[in-house]
Amino acid sequence: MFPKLDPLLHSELRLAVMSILAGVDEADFTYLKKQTGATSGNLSVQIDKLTAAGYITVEKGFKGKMPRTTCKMTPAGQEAFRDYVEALKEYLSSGGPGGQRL
Amino acid sequence: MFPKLDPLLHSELRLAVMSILAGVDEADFTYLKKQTGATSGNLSVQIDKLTAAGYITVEKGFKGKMPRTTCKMTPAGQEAFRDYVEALKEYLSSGGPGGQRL
DNA sequence: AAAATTTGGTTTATATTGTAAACTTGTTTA
DNA sequence: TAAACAAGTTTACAATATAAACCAAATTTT
Repeated sequence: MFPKLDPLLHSELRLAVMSILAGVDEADFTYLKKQTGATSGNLSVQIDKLTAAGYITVEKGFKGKMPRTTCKMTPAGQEAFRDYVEALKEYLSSGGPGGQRL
Repeated sequence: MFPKLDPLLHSELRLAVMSILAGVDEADFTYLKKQTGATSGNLSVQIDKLTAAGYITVEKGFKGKMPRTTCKMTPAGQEAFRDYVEALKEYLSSGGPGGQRL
């Protein structure tokens, strides 16, 4: 009845990051930080986890002389994100008179 | 852009419990345990947290001679649940060509 | 009628996670 | 050249989730 929620995505910050990346082809660290309002440390850690899971790829380069970290969602990440959304629906749209809630 | 997700609801088991209660007026411990597949211990703890938050009420009685714990969602719980669902939408339906995902 | 099993939980301990604070490396500005 | 800023990373700590162990009463088995 209640499918398991991918723990990697069931995290506020990681979900926000994936949500952004789902819409924009690629985004750099600073942009993600601004959009999410996260601290650098937290963001860095969560990006590592998403990378380790193969959900995103990270490229490090330079923009002028400044370091620049660019993130991009992988196909596996896209699939995981879709699956997560589907799973969530099961939770949010449970039976009862209310019917579908989403 | 990304609203804060109520940490009390952003938990797999608590969300499942609330989801069930959102649809059924009331449910007892055993039923919740069966539906969620959770262990008793875990369920007990999460029910306590939802109770402490005022999201559900718990009534302890007897069904015949056996103890019986019945849970029911409060109005505050219903509101929190609705708000959580709304907040989640912001995460899941981010911009990009895909558009709304839910 | 003891002994073993089941029911319906609670308490406690542990493993995992999330988060912030501190640090690093290099750059720009005063 | 010293101070402040940019872009992160590392590390340490606090909060969470989960399971394991436990408990009391009821029921079933022998």
